[in-house]
Amino acid sequence: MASPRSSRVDRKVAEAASIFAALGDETRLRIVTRLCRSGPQSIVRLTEGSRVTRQAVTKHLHALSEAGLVRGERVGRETVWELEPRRLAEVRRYLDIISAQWDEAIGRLRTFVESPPSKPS
Amino acid sequence: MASPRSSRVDRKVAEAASIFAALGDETRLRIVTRLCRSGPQSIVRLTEGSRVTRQAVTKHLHALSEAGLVRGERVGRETVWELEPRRLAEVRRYLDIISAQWDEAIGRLRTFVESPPSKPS
DNA sequence: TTCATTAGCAACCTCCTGGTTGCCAGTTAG
DNA sequence: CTAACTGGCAACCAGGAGGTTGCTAATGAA
Repeated sequence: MASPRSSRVDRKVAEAASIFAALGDETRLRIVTRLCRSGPQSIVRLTEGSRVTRQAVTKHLHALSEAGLVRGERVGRETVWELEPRRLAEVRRYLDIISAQWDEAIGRLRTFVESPPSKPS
Repeated sequence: MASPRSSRVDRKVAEAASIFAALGDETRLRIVTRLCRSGPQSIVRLTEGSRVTRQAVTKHLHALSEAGLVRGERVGRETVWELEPRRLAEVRRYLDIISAQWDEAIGRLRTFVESPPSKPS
């Protein structure tokens, strides 16, 4: 039943890590938050109010895009970037799962402490 | 009503970003996952099966600790590290909130497209 | 006491990341 | 056509992150 040397799980972890890494930069998370709040926007609009250069914003958008968190479409002379909510959902599910596992583990630990495995002393 | 130059929100974002960043490394996420699955463990046990050195694991544990995701307690000659589930919960809530905002934004966009603001042509 | 285990600390190295500036190309408006 | 706007690309730089090795200190078992 157990996979021989992991692999499916490994890839899952790696992918989740890449998504978290994408969200793990303040500028980037701010961009994502903004896209969530105000919907699809062009680069200049995303740059307005940001403390970094347009180039920096562009770089971050590409990083987010590589993580699958965001998708850009060229319309006219501007590129409109919008969120890819499925990736966000994936990562939410990941957190839910490991949280549940933690609760389970804590439960096991508690019953273990309450009834140690045949060790009278 | 709106805060003068953000700040509360800024700090929120920064904190969330730091947590995501902590989770955004494969080795680190693997450690967290492992702590979730198997409960509190010492460093050597965490290192077993890992592809990196004990020192690396230690470093990552400290990184996770600084993000508030994990807490270590010295017991006897070993240090037992365990998860801090509240931080995980925080970040889950963050994702839930921005996801909800996205849904809202998309809703607004849709009604906007369906009834443009007085532009007949 | 003596030895094995567990962990902490420090130095070191390489590579990636976030950011900037500068320049060029496509697109739209006058 | 020309000017203004929007965006892509490349070079460059400083700093930090991940990892390793080597050594030392505390603790526990024999």
